[in-house]
Amino acid sequence: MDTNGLPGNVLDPNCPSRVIFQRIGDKWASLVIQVLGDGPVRFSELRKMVHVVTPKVLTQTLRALERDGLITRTVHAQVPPRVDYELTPMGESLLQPLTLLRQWAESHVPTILEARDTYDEAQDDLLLGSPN
Amino acid sequence: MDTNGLPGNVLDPNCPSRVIFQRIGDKWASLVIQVLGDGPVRFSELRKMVHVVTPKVLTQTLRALERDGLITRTVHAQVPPRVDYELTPMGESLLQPLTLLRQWAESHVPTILEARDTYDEAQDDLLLGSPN
DNA sequence: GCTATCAGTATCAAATAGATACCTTCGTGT
DNA sequence: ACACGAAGGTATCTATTTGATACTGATAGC
Repeated sequence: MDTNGLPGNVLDPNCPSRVIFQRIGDKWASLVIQVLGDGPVRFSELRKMVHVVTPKVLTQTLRALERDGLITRTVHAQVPPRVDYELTPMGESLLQPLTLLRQWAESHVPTILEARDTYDEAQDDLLLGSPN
Repeated sequence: MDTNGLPGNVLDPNCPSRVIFQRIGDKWASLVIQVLGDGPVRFSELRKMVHVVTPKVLTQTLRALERDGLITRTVHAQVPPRVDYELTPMGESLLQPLTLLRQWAESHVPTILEARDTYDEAQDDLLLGSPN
């Protein structure tokens, strides 16, 4: 009963597509992929561009993306070390849907901020006892 | 200049678009929105459809989505209570980019699972001392 | 031999998610 | 009259994740 004729259902917790869907939506993973969209970037550069992420978490994110075949990790044998991260073709194919989502987010910022204000005011009124 | 002519930059932690981008990518929020794509759904139905989510976390998710103006919460005064959640027009506008992402995930499941196997085997070899 | 660079680990504290039990209201069954 | 069940949550406690901070190891330059 899925909506697009493909196997897989993100609503089924046993379906790998759900795991993958959630990896994409990961707080840092999606940002990293978008940064890598412009070409290979080394670890320390990534840290600066996707600020503020701690090295531990960035490493975890990168390892997970590498494991899933979305990025490659290239170690250059030099001192100090240089490690480049780069999108694989599959990683690049993710760029477009991710960009659409980012554009959606950016274009709806004002509306959402407004909705929050309205909501928060209503909550305040409830707490204070609204003047009804 | 950013890549789409809009203000906002998801890479800037001070930019609200980043917060919003990450709310969309939230583990449960994106699933809830896709479920609501077919029309209003009540709390207990949501729990069943997006299984397995605990009531506390589902409530948190729904409140956050409501606050951001992506869904509405309608309480019907009856016993036992009935509460319907429904997408707002803005919530509906998110459906399409989200669907693209889901389709991407579903169509890349086999490739990603394969990449994982390859990666994990390579890791095992490292640990065991590869037969070289 | 002191210092800096880079790509990370290690360690510990804080925030978040999850499991489980419980609450409220009222109609129905006994 | 009394308990029960339904729906939509909350309260409480624990487990997992995240994050802050300090540190490592190799080497080149001073």
